[in-house]
Amino acid sequence: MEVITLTGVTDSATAKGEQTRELILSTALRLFREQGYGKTTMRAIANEAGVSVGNAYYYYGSKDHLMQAYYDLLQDQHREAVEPILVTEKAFVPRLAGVLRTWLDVSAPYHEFAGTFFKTAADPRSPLSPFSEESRPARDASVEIFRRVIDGSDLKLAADLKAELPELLWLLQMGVVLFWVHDQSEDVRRSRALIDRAVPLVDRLLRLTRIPGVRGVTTDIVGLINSIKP
Amino acid sequence: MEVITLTGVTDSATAKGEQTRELILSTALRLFREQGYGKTTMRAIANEAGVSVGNAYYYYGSKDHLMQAYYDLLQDQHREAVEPILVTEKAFVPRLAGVLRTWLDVSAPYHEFAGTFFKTAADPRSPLSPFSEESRPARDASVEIFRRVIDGSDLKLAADLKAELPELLWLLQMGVVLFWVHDQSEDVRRSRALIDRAVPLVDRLLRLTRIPGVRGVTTDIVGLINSIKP
DNA sequence: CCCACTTCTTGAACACGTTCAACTCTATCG
DNA sequence: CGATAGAGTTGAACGTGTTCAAGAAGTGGG
Repeated sequence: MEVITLTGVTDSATAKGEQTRELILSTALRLFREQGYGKTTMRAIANEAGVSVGNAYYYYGSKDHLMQAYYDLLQDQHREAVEPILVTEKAFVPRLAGVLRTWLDVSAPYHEFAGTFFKTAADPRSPLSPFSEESRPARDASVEIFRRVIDGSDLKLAADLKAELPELLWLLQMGVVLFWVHDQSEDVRRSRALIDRAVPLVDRLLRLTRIPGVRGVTTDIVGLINSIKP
Repeated sequence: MEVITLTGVTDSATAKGEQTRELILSTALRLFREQGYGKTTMRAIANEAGVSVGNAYYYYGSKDHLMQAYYDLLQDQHREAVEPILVTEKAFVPRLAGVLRTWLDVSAPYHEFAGTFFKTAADPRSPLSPFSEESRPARDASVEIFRRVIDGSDLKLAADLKAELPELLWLLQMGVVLFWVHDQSEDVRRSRALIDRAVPLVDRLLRLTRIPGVRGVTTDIVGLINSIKP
């Protein structure tokens, strides 16, 4: 028996299992979206997917792992959605603003749910923590987007700062996400306003680093950031 | 019957209740310290305190509320411990560094436990969130410390920046706490190193704001910060 | 002293995430 | 085909945070 999975890979040995795995995940995500993470029980997921509770745990070690799986999916979507901007746009400001706005767009259906995600992610012991080793691939992929934002733009910077900047922009995105999670305005208007105002400011700040008196401090900040990395 | 409570207030009407409340809290904090937050069950707390589970819930709405109570206690200790520094020290850098280091000292016994605290605090719906309305008094008290750090120092700043700075320094402290929570080095040496390097940098950055070319950006940053406040 | 009234206390019961020993199904080999 | 190992699946059972109806203890007015 051979089945084509969603990822395009065919594997007769695990085909049945993969089908169940995907069924459980998609059911979970639907319920998370429909009634929130907290109100969705593992029993409800299993029920709705037509499997047993234990079966869900056979594929996903915990409820949090289902969230992790969602997060990976979201990140893939973001990477895809951002491609046209990175290809078309040449100026730094619209490139960065576009990438950040796209994050909001992609995550929009999961706004309520995101709070719980953030909660779990903030635990330093959780594999979902953006600083954890387990989430390094996802983080690296995200940082890579910002490296491309910079490299494909008109931005001129000192080498040391340029090397650090992708991670700094990733931190900026974390900040936007933190704000967004708390944002209760209609259509998350305030988060969009934050991006619209913050990005040009970042641009101006970066251009400031070329002023001689500012240069020294910038170097020291870069040094500090390097020193606190694990 | 009249009982003198720990807060020094006497109140015959609620004396008995207050005694139980304090018994439950102190027992909970001891167990949290001894075996961590996660491994401490509400049943264990009730057992150890010699009351029923329901009784613990009569005084503290949830396990998280016990943590909240601990956090308030911690904040009081920090406020007290910081007093000598604010009275003695006059220069900005040692004032700020002292306040931040004192936070590490006060929180040291609860380092393991802090991870869980952070996790809960990160949930925007939690009353423990540092941005929530419920924790406004605690936050205000903390911001007030940084206002005093600035006011009692030799720092000269533009009025608009000076007005915003206490909250910015509070954010800096949040950053230090975030780093500290993840810090696994012995004696949290890396967190101390972070403070030692970051504080002089902050000082230099603030002095930079007097350069004409930088001034405009500073004003805009202050404006942005004001605009994102609820 | 008694009676209503509030405050305080109890422990069984509930819903949830999670575990696990037992079972069924499936593919492969002689 | 039949046997066997592995993958997949089950649902009862456990420990947890939390709730709640019931009752006990304390308080104040008549």
